[in-house]
Order: sequence, then structure tokens, then C-alpha cells
Amino acid sequence: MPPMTPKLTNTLSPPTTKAGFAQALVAWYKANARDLPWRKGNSAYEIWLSEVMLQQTQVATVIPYFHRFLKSFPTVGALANAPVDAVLKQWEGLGYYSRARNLHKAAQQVVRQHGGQFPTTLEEMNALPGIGRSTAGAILTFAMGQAHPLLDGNVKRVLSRLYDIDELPAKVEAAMWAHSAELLAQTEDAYSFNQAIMELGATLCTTKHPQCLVCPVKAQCTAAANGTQHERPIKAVKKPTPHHDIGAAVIWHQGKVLIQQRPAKGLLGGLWEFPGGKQEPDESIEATVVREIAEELAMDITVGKKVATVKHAYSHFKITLHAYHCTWLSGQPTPHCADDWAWVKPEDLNNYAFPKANLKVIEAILADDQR
DNA sequence: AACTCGTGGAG
DNA sequence: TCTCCAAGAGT
Repeated sequence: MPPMTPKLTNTLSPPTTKAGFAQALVAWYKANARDLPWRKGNSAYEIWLSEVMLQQTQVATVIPYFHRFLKSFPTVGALANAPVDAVLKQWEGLGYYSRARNLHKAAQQVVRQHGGQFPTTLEEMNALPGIGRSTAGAILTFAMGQAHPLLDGNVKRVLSRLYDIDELPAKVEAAMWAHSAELLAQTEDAYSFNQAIMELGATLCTTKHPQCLVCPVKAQCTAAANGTQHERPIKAVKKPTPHHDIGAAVIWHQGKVLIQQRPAKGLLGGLWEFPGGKQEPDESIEATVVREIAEELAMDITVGKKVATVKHAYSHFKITLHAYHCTWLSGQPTPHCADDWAWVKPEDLNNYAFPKANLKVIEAILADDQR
């Protein structure tokens, strides 16, 4: 029998090195990659759009928005030239609306400051609104053939398990960036490696049910060896989410209803809504509606029958929205807490971008028109 | 450095 | 019905 000769650089060698990890991961990716719309080409515009939409948002949610958005704004120039309200309307329902506002700003910067072409350095890319270090690295890697490490939620989870990291990711972010860069450096195919490590986190190395039995890099994984995969990454203790009761007014006047536009910054910035506000202690919800409309708009109204009660959870608090049919008595709309206002026929409300809770109120209005 | 910022689906 | 949480960035 000839002596056993070790295989040096072969796909069959066990992934007991960092190079082996990258090799095994990429091989698995090439055999198992999902067919996602933004993996078909290398348009910087489309890659950028997908990366921003995917921030804190699942693939299945993004896909229909991605197609619709590109149909409305096929190029970065078309996006730059569009009114921000049109952009927000296309983003309606996707959440984290500062992404849409920053997307619009960034498109205008690409056109005005970069001649319509996306910048090609990490620093310039990172300087665009809404493009952080990870998104910048993703665009440069996936659209421009460069090699930059990523550190999104998937990568953090994979690395936390791979190295069995017993710290909050936020506390060891610098080390995680270094891990991501070091592993990436083991391969020539940065595109596939970066896609692969995210794909692993999204499909096998998931938060609740990591599928270690079929993982291509289980042999490298410290958490799998220690049996700690369910405890990685470490999670921060989260504080309880407050709840508020909100009184809102659907104010009718001559067959139209009054809506107002929220300030461009902050929660639901730039979206339209029915005016209203928080119920105060020992206040009836009808009194809340009257008080808020007087304070916010300097208008007098009467409160009629209820339109809808909507329970809704935002990112860090919950509300129960109580919406009432109201009748205008006196006072022209004088918004104190809004950027704009409009009297709108119910059938035209779909021309404005609304938060989800308000869309449910509109649904009730259209089903039970009080005119 | 902690906090803000949406929504829908899974369990 | 309730909790958790998913391709982060801005401040």
C-alpha cells in the first residue's frame, strides 16, 4: 500500500483552516444559492436598491417592492428627478421610511456630484445618505468586482457561532469586522464569499433553528462543537415596549376629509395621516380628539361615530388607534405639528403615502362612507 | 454609545 | 393574542 499523501489544495480536504472554511462555504453557496432578482446582474443601481430595501427587512417582503420600485424608477436619474412624495408612495408599507428619503437624497448626489455614476471607493460610497459601511461594501463587492468585508445581521450571527463569541455583537464589532475581512481574504471570489456567508445566515445558520446537521462549515464551527449555537449571538435584554391610546379625527367637510403630512424627519417622516394624538390620563378618547385638533390645527370639530379601532406595533412602542368621524365647525387648518395639509376626496386618498395603521382607517372609511 | 426607526411572518 | 425578530444607518 502506498503511504497516505495529504491533499493540499483540493475541494475534498476538510475545512480545518480558514481557507478551507471559505472554500467549503463558497462551494455550498454555488450549489444552493437562491435565485434572487438582484443576483441576476451587476447594476450598481439595482444592487444598491436591493441592499437598502434589505436593511432589517426579509427577502420575501422585499421582492415585490423591488420590482415595483424599479418599474417606477428604472434608473438612478429617474429616481433623482422624482418628487420625494412619489418615492415614499412606492415605499409605503415597507417601513423605516428614512431609507426611502435617504435613497432619494443619495440618487440626487450621484447625479449632481458624481455625474450619474456611483462612486467606486468605499469612502465615497459610505458618504452617501443611507449607505453605511456594510452596505457600501456590499455594493462595491456585488456590482463592481471589489472585495470588501460585510457585517450585517447574518454575518454577525455566523461569526458569533463560528468563534463562539460570548459577547454582545455591539461590544465586539471591531473584532467582527476583522474576522469578516480575514475570512474574505482567503478567497479570490469575493462576490461568492460575501453572498455565501449571508446566504448561510439567512437559510441554515438562522436565529431560532440553526440547521447544523447540514451545515457545510460545521467542522469549523466552535459553537457547534461546544453545543452553544442556540446561545449565539448573545442578545441584549430589551426594555418593555410602551403602549399609547391615540385619538384620531377623520374630519369631513364638503365631501372631503382632512389629512396632514408628518415632518420629514423622525417617525414615519414625510407620510400623511389623519390628525390626532395621545390620550391623556382621565380623558375620554372623544375629548382627546377634540383637544388634539384644537392644539394641532386650531380647528373646532364635533366628534361623531367611530370609524375604526386599530392596534399597531411600531419598532419601539405600540398603539391603539381610535379613529372617529368628525365634522368641521370652524377654523381654517393651521398645522403646528405638520409640514402640509390637504382636503381630499376619499377615492383620492390612495395618491398619498400613509402608515399602515392609517391605511386600515382608510379601508374602513371607504367601506362605510359617511357622505 | 445607546437610542431611534416599521412591518409582516413565525411560533 | 403575544413575543420575537429580519441583508443597518443615523444621531
